[in-house]
Amino acid sequence: MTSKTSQKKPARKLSNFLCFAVYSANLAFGRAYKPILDKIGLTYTQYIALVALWEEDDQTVSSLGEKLFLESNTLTPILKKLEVMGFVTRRRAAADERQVVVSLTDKGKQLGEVGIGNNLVPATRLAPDEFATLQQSVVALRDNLIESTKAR
Amino acid sequence: MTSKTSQKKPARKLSNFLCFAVYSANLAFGRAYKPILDKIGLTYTQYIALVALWEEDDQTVSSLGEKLFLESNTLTPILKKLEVMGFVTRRRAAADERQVVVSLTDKGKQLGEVGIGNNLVPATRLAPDEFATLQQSVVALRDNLIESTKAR
DNA sequence: TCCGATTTAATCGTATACGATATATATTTG
DNA sequence: CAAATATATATCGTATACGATTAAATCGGA
Repeated sequence: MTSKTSQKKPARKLSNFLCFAVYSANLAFGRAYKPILDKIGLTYTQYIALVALWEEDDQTVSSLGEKLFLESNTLTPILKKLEVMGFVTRRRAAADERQVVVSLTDKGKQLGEVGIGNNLVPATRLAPDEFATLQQSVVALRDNLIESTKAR
Repeated sequence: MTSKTSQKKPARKLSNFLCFAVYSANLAFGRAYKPILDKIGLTYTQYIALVALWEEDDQTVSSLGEKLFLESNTLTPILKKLEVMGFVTRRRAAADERQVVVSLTDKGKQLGEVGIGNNLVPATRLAPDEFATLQQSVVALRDNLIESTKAR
């Protein structure tokens, strides 16, 4: 093989990967939320699903999936667990029996109202304006990625 | 503050959650990388582990774990798969038989040099300076979360 | 109207994450 | 030096993610 003067490739350092920054930040969020969510017996994804329902009740699985960027293969087991825990109900829609409507129970609503509130936010140690700016940037990144992935 | 007489709590909208932005951006990255990594038969985490090894070869499991924010319970199965695929070797360190040193094979090194290079980066559609700024912000967020979780 | 195509959830298999635990080796201590 | 302790990795059980497939319901066009 041709050996050039410098065989070394430009260092693809992990620390320069945006994808790794996001990946590891997501792990860090999961670990930060864990002790808080453990107290109410929810996993992170279960909690996210409830947040979506607190924002809008009585959603179909696919509607929830669009908001959470998940599909039924991931959502169905999670929603079944939330049902067993008594936070939601799942019933086929009368108008279209293919759809399953997920609704909050009183217990589920209560959890959203009084359960955890504001103390369920790990310390990001960011100033409010930094927080908002970063939030928007990450959302824009996500949407760019989805768009460019779709466009293939 | 436009507090109405209604008893509705301040909407905890999913779209305002930084954690959800990061979570969904991470999913989006995974989906953007998938078609690229499928071509070389690697999963996302396997690829990340190789990046860490291309940056520094012959690392112990715990050294890799510190860089990837993972522990042996997650890393060991991944490294075993990379070993089966012929990209790395795993051997006990002579000086300390508790440690396992992970090293790139020629095949693993080659993959880092010629395999994928620059085309293994999904389109974030961010300008270089935006990219760098966001990268640093997300890393700072991650480190803040880790620090504040540790200080529980 | 009828039947194939489409849509919606669910199921299955594989691959992470991760807490708890197990095991082997190394280090510290009495 | 031997026993207790600590460390490094591996194993196990549970919970996501997700591609592929399945099953049931609905839609649509000849």
